[in-house]
Amino acid sequence: MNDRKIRIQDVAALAGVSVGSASRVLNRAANVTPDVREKVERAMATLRYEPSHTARALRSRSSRTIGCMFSDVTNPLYARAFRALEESFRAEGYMLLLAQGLNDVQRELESLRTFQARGMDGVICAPGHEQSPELIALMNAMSMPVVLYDREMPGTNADALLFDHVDGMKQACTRLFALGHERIALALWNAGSRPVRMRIEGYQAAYRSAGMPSPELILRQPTPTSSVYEELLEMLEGPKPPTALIAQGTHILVSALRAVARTGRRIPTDFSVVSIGDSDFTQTHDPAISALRTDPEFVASQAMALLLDRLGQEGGSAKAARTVRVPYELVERDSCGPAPRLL
Amino acid sequence: MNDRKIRIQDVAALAGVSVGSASRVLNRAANVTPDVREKVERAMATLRYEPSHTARALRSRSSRTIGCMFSDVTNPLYARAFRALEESFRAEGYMLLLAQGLNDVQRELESLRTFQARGMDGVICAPGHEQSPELIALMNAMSMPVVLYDREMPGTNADALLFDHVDGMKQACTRLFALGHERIALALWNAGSRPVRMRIEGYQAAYRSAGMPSPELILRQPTPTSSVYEELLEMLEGPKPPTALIAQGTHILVSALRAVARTGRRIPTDFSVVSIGDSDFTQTHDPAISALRTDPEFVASQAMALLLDRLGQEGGSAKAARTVRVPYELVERDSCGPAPRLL
DNA sequence: ATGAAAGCGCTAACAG
DNA sequence: CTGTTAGCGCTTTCAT
Repeated sequence: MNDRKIRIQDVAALAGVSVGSASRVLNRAANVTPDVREKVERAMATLRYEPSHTARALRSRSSRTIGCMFSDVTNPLYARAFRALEESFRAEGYMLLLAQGLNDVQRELESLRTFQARGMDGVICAPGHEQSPELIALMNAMSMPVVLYDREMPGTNADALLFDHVDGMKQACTRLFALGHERIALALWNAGSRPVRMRIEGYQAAYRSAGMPSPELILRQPTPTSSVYEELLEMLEGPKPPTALIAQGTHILVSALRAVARTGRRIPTDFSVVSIGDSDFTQTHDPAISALRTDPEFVASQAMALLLDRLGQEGGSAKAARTVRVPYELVERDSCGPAPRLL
Repeated sequence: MNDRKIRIQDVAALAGVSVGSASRVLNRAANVTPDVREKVERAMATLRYEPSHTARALRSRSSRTIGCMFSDVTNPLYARAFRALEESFRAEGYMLLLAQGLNDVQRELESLRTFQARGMDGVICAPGHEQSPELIALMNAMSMPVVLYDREMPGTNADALLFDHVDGMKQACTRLFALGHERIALALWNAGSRPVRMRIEGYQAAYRSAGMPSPELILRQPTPTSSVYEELLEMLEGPKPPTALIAQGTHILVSALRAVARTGRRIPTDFSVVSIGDSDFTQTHDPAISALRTDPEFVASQAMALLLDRLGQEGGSAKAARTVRVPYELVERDSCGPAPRLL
């Protein structure tokens, strides 16, 4: 602890070269004699030199840090996304600052402003409010590239990762139609944001394609952790009950399963279930639950590609906004069976 | 976009004062005339001045950033902890860098080294390997205060937040004993780290206090997301089955509930359940599940207090390591009932 | 290819 | 109380 902080000057001095050369070695620049390189590297090693990230950031105008803003890491969806992002970016020497907007515009604005002030190299975010004019204005004023995570914000020129919810819902509905189901319930939380809008759109489109009117079987929940137990139970005991359910998120799914079990129905014999989003729960449940899934690693790699591409070139923000579609895959397990015969 | 970056010099010039004064206003220093303060603030506003965080960090040797390292945010426990930490620190103007060790020592070392190189003001971490000599050496070489999150690492002088697992388990067992249960199963994942060690210790201590030998009813799982379905089922159908279960984590709990239901037992009539860790699941399940909980906000505030205290004084690392015990509370719900009579 | 020197934007030490 | 000045530790011209 008695050694005061070692600077690049110390390294240069010990190696008998100039600071410039030491810096070039540190940055793996091309123009360095093997001889010099070796001397510098030896000096760095013996001094246990640790370059000051802050100083490099100030001078080179790159913090090698990405700002992430999601509503809440407690949401498994975002936790999963973050894990993959951290993994990808770490490999490239970036670290991630994680902020949570909690669906509060003021917090979202504050977080993005902080990212700006702290000189993030890039930002990945999923604001809860796609329409907020302040948010849009702020995003346009930011000096680093931004990637929207499953959000559409017209008026900004941010790149976006757009999950193909419409197609996902069509896959699920089509499969259930093929099994003879005509009354499919849909349980999701009632956020106004893109994912929910698109899922409902896909659900209705699927019915339209099949030449059927969409039934009134959509259960909207106030939060992703609320229960559909009561409502689904009522629906199941009502006159024209659904024979299948597509449910979003573990909590809604679990409460739905309880309601189904309560009516004495067995899965998949009497009732079929598809989960929007895959998890350990859907995989280990008995019976294992069919699920619509996306690939977090793919998403992370695409986010990184979008960001690094803009960072690579000078006028990064010049190019038009790009969009990457993220496909859904329907993983079929044991929770779907033929529709029960109506009496 | 045509405005080049505004520096504090621009502010000073427009306000007609020196950069020093502008800086003092920015930093809310005491020695500033109201007149000067106002002029500077006006100038900052009209220029939309955003101070460069990087430059301030370089000069003032404080990044106002805390490094967090947990094994995996995908673990709800850590997600919940992180949310509370972000909330607390944000209020004080700090942001959090989040890294995941994934229970890999090399990654853990790498993350901590990065925190060091990036000049974090403080670090909060829960390494998977409390015994690793390299980790211990590294922690001692770090120049900022470190708070261990439910880990004990003798040989370091880091402050620690220690969850009182022993007491928690005693509370749960004592309650079940009072209900007449004598054979309580315990399902947890088999990490070698402190939480698991302590829980088993508490479980055995509770039996000892009650004057009973601890039964052979501990189910250790390889991962927090594995299933105890098979093993518990076997136990329940065996000769001297447990009448109650204490289970750690949602996944283990869910698989356990399936096994219990499979044997035809009803909760709480035929079988009692306590969850280690509270969640939406335990709260919304039917019947609601009794749970051992800690308060994430309390934990976050304590972590912050420990860190800020050391940051406040100069020789922060001089003082001896401190320890804060985090109490468990047993929230009683509807999943525990009197032990069924043995035939 | 290397060295010297000029800052990146800010804070802190020191005069006045 | 305010202004001036010297760096924080590094990268990056610009000469050589």
